[in-house]
Amino acid sequence: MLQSKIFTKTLRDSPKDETSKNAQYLIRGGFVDKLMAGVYSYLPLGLRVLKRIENIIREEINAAGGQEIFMPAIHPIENYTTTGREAIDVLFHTETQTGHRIVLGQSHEEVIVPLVKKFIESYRDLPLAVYQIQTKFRNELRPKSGIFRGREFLMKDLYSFHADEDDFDRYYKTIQQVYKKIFDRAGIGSATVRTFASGGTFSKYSLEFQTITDAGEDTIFLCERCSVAVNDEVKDDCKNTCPECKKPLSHEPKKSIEVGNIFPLKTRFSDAFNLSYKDPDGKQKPVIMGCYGIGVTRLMGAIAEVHSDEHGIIWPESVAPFLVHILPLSKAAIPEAKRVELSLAEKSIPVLLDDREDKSAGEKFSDADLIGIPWRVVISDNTIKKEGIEVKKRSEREAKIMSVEEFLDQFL
RNA sequence: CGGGGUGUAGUAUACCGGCAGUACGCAUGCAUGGGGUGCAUGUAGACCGGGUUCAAUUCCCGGCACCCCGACCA
Repeated sequence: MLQSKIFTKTLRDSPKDETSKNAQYLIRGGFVDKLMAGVYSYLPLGLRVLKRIENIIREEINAAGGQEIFMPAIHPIENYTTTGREAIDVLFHTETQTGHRIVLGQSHEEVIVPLVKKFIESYRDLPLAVYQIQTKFRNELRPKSGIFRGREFLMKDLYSFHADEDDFDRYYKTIQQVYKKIFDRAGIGSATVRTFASGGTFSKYSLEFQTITDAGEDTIFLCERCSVAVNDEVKDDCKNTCPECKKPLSHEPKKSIEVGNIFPLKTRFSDAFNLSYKDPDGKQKPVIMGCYGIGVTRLMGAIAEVHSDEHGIIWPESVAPFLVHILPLSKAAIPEAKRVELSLAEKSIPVLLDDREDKSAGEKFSDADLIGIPWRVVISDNTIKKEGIEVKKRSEREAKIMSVEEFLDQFL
């Protein structure tokens, strides 16, 4: 893609109303635009990142047997009366022209349970795992930290249905592995820890996946032995010990952001909607449920927060909007840059080519650092003379002169 | 929802009870081309409503928006 064709531009100054690094860089780099507090547009560069994150999640959830669907964002209030959740404060309320009260979906238990009830009749229909990647609406009193806490945000929500607790427990463990894989692939695996937390309106306890970053809004305490943490809110319940290995927790609090969670719902919603199945003996039994969320847009913010320096974002290759950023520094370098782009295109390597002729070399370098594409290739009169290209990783300081062929070998 | 703060050009900001300034951007031209390049010319602005005053962008009140701290947090 030609950079001159991307309709967004980078900003030199940080927006005055944003203090978190993720929001500053994402806005300055032209990844997102703020419409109002907690509500953002995803622009060409940002959407590419978002889609790549979505696809990592999709691939891993599919591999775990999840079936993707897409549910409505507007829900009839009656379903919330049924579950007793009509008074949740973050629900946006509206109505149809005929006066039917409607809420905007902040989660989808009230939709998925009546939906699967139409199809689950027997133990033969279980287990079942269904998910979607969809916009959630929450009327937050105080949106904050850029895209970390929004009124509208993208979420992957997975719901599982089981004949008994044992089967649920198996899947519950499976999804923990799946989540670990997702966060590893998204590049924040080492900054993300399984965290024991309270269950909110769902259950007594829940499991969160917390990414350690100063911009986070949670406080967790790491286990000194295993890779587990405890959320501040249940630290006392755990008596300051790790729920898994029983060793003492670190005294040092860490700020973190919740990028994923897992709730054992048991029969909380199956009871409300009378979701049950016939067991092999013909007895009617309630379906055991779990639900599993990942904040997709929040994950993007967390990656930007974790992988950045004083110049901008350093996208992991797995989610980067492009893999290679080519910077021709003179008019004469542009045809050569296009030749390099072609050879990369033959290997299906996505390239952003900074063909802007009115930008100085310095500005191209600064923009490249801000946008954070993992590989930077500079082509100038200098490199043409040396019959090579200059390659630098965004995460490293040193640049190397090499041939196009040598560079391509990096991606084999 | 409690507390605090801020609203000035596209962006970031300055000053001020009496013609609103700077930088970047944008436009035009020339010069440039390895870390936000130089010069020139141009472009564009006081959140909304009320009050005080001869005069309000400035002071006061109300609203709205946004930010921060806390509370809350599928």
